[in-house]
Amino acid sequence: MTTMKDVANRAGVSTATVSRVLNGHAAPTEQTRTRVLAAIDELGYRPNALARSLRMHSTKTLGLIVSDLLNPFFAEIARAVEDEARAHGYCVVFGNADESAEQQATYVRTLLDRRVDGLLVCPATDDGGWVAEVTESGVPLVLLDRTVDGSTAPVVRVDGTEALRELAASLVATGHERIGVIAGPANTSTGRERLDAFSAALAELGRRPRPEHVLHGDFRRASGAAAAAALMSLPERPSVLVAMDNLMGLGALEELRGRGLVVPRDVGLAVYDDQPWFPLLDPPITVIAQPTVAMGGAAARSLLALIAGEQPADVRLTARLVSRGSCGEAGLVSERASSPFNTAVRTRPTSVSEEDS
Amino acid sequence: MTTMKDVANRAGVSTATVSRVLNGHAAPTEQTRTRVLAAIDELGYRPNALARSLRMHSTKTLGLIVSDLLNPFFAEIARAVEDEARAHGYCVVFGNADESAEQQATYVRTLLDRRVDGLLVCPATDDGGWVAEVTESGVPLVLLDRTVDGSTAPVVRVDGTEALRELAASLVATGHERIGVIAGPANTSTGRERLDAFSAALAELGRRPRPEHVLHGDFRRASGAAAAAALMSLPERPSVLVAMDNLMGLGALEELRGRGLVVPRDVGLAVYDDQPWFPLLDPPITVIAQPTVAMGGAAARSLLALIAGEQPADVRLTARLVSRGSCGEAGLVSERASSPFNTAVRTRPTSVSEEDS
DNA sequence: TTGTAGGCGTTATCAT
DNA sequence: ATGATAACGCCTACAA
Repeated sequence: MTTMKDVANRAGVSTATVSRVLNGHAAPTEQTRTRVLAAIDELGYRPNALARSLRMHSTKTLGLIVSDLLNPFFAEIARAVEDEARAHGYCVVFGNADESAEQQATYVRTLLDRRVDGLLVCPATDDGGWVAEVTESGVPLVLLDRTVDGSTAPVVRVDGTEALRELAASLVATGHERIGVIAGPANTSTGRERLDAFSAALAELGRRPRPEHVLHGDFRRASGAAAAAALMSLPERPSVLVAMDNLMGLGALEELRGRGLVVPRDVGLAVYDDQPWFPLLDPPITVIAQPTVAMGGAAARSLLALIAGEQPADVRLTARLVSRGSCGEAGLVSERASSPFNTAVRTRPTSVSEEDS
Repeated sequence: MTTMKDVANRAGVSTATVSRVLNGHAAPTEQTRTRVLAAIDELGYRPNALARSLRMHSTKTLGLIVSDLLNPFFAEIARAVEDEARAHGYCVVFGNADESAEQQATYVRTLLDRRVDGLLVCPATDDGGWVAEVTESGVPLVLLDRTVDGSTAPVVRVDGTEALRELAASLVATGHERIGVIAGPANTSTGRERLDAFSAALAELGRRPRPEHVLHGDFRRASGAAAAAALMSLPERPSVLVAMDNLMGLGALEELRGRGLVVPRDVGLAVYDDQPWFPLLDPPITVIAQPTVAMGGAAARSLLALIAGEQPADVRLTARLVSRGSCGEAGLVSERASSPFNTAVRTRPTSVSEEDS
């Protein structure tokens, strides 16, 4: 590799001057400037970011740990974070915790060791053992989507209470008596909050679900299928299923399909987290949509603010019910409004060209 | 931050000794070893990976640049790469080119500057201007999914020729006369190869598609919709559409649905790239499935081999037709076999627990 | 305006 | 077995 010294020699100056030219610092004559630039060009010199970071105590890098990269919900968030970060001259390195607390802790340490300037974490579980390490290291931390025990870090999250209340009301109005819930893990804040909010909403309507109709999955596909299987094997099976995550919703759908059960005739289904393909199913799936892009953007901005020494407030976005009929409900709420909600802004135009050969 | 010097002071030894203990090097007495370890523990010392990398000329980090993180195809690949890398003690930093050549070039430079030990790239376009930079830097490079002009780097790709031939035969056998193709960009190897292979297969059967029935999209959702719209507006519209990518397939589906066209009654549809939700549609979508997990794993292994000084051969995996009836074809090929094909191996068990409160 | 020198936190080569 | 000491490649007072 060619280093700054090589450039200095080639240009007949000292490394200090090269550095100054590189960083647009004061002083260098237009003449030496061009000489240095020429040398850099001829040698194809690229500064060593490691050395620079070591010296500068800054890597211009954000660390992002998602609970599961395969979950499109997190993939979208990751993309939004990256967009925002890049716009501010930061680069993002990802870690995939795969819904595992240990793997998450490992990644936290790895990223801390690499001296990221800030850490964005979608916590896998409530366990906040790793938070202490981050605090000690002094690296700014922002929590995304889920909270964690014993942390005072800023949080960017989604409030689904109102949407779940609307869903509960809609289900009751539709005449559902037995409501099955495929909840998230009890050791995640989102897992608990969604279930609690939904249960509370039902209770207000005098319909608390039976205990055996509430199962906890792990936010992944297979657990959704297993829960659906269990629920539909009950003597008094639910008339509608509410899956608290898109992956568990997918699993539940697969299971229902496998059992030859027709939605919503045999059993209704609603899912938390919208996905582009939900409207394509027959019937289209009723969902609670979350503003993923806004979440990622807000989280990145909060972290950047923290790095800049500010004290960003928690951000609380709100989810929205998109009623599409998969619970047998009557009126479809305007579907038109749902598309822009979760659509990332694309700057480059989409091209379609005819084959000309 | 606490540094090695702090630990050395605390333990009453030199930094050299601390370093030796840390790296399990020869020499330290069991006594000093425990003293050092204790100091490390008490101080909560964590080595600075930047400094270490600067000194060691190795970051134990792989760079992965995907063309579009939002495409589940690449998300799965990314996950597989990361799994394999971690198993070998490497960490992966991602870059999202977003199907843009410039952004990709930017990321290549960024990762090179950070001195990754190896680079894995899913090229956005044929343009290989960036390859020279990588070559000069001496950083090992492996190409994934797509090839690039003027590169001699090892490539891990998928051969869809046979699957496309089977698809062509199936469509012809089903009686399709007018076959519409939503091809990928002409400036990507996969875009061209899939179209070429499919066209050739049709030609063998005496059915070359009309030029106006072949449109090029950009591997993203909106372009699939636009292409489908254009094709279905033609006076002699196709009786079946073949989308050469899952995102364009999604867009096409949305467009067809929006126009009130029923698959396969009004128009058939086949898609390149399987996704978990394709079997859930009515009818289930006929696809050409790619072994994404195997691709990611193979690519990571090739890169690791390259880093180790070996000379890995190109890897060519094969895609498979999964016929589900969305083209109006009669016999459904065994669906059973399709699931395991693209399923990532999960080591931790899936848990489903009953609500006990 | 430019050069010299010291240090960022490690590891490795010498001595001791 | 352990301790100085010199890099690794860069930035930045301080001097000139």
